[in-house]
Amino acid sequence: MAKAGSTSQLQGSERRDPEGTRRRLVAAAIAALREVGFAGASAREIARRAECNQALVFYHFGSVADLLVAALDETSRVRMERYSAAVAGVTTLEGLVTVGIGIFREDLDAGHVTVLAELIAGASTSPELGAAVAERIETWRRFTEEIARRVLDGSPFAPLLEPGEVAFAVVALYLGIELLTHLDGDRRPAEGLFATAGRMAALLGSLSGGPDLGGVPTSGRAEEGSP
Amino acid sequence: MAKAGSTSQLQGSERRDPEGTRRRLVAAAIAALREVGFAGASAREIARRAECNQALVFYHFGSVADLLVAALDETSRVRMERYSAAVAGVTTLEGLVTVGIGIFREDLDAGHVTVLAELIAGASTSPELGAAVAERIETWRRFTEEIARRVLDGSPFAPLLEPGEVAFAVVALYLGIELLTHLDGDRRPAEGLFATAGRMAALLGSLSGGPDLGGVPTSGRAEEGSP
DNA sequence: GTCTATACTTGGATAGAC
DNA sequence: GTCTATCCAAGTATAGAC
Repeated sequence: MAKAGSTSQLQGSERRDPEGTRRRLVAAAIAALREVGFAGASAREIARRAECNQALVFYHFGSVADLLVAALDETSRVRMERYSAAVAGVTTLEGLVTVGIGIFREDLDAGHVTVLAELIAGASTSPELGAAVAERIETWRRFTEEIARRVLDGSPFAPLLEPGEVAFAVVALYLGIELLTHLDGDRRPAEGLFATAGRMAALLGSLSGGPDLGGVPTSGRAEEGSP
Repeated sequence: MAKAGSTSQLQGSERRDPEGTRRRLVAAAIAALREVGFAGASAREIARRAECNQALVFYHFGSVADLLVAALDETSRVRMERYSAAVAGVTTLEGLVTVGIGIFREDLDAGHVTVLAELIAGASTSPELGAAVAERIETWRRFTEEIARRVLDGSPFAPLLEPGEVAFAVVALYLGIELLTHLDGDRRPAEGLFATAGRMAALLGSLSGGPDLGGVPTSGRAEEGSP
């Protein structure tokens, strides 16, 4: 063993690559947000998980808040890639819900959404953090809006629902489900909800192109042949 | 002015009633959770708002966490009374959404749901707090479930939707909307969503007793005259 | 680039005067 | 019951050695 008291930091002159340290800090920040929340994600706690010194947080990121934002960017980036690949080509509501269930389980297992939820709640304490988080949320809302537009297009609901509003609702619901599920560790309510959503999607999907919805005109955007 | 340094605390032997102090502390805790979030709701911050000494938090409540739970109980109690009165007698989906919009505006103005949302997020740091918060959420979910059951009863959706699941979704959505709206201070997305919900409710409500929903059998629970 | 050491601040919690 | 004073732990951030 090395000197007593130090857990796993570097001793002497054995330098490691700075990019590796940055990445480990970001990963540690994500893990800390997931496991001990915003209030517990201190520089010391994060550095301990990254197995480096606490001062490196400030050297590499300037402040804890900036590191947390970097952590949010990283999860957002990774999840955006995953989501994009998963929903590519999906245009039916039913297919979308099926994909959504899979993604949701991933998110829950890995705690991806927890990072976002914790930062949203933590943003109450600092307005600067709030602005940064709001920007990232807007990115997700727009992403969801595009999907909603695709699925809505040609459905009898098109004249009834704004894609932007649907996206807002989906993001809010997803966030809420995450919070509740993470709270008591029981994911069965969420699973049940998704199962029901699947049934409803199948039902609603069967209405598309079929009989009209209670006398509501399917005018305008309900045509096909778009790019 | 009195002695320098003290903002508004009591000097000498002028005692105030202990119940008043307790109430002021609870009110101050609620305000702190709303305005500076869980991370900012310290004993000192709360005592400052209650215009009393920081030590009284521990004298009256034992710990900060216990005071925060007491604060959650208080908002829950007040809001439960308000909600109960508001939805009394409402049985249609459309009427419910109308009432919901009014309640939602109240909640947003006064930040009632923020208290809950902050504590949910803050619960990540302490398991004991998490259990207490989970209990209160379950109360709200059950309350919502009863309303869902009433509205669902006799509607063509009764065989499709479990009241418990609907309640879970509603609570999650409400929570998510609160978080997002509180984040950037723009309540227009939420207002738009409620407006759309009102239109959808009117549409869906017109289906009740009317034509069936796309060939789905309205069997079992869709009968009236239950206990 | 990484670590040690340290200055400074804030927060939870308790003891004791009044 | 309330306040003062205080201890101790933990956090942010910086300076400087290596």
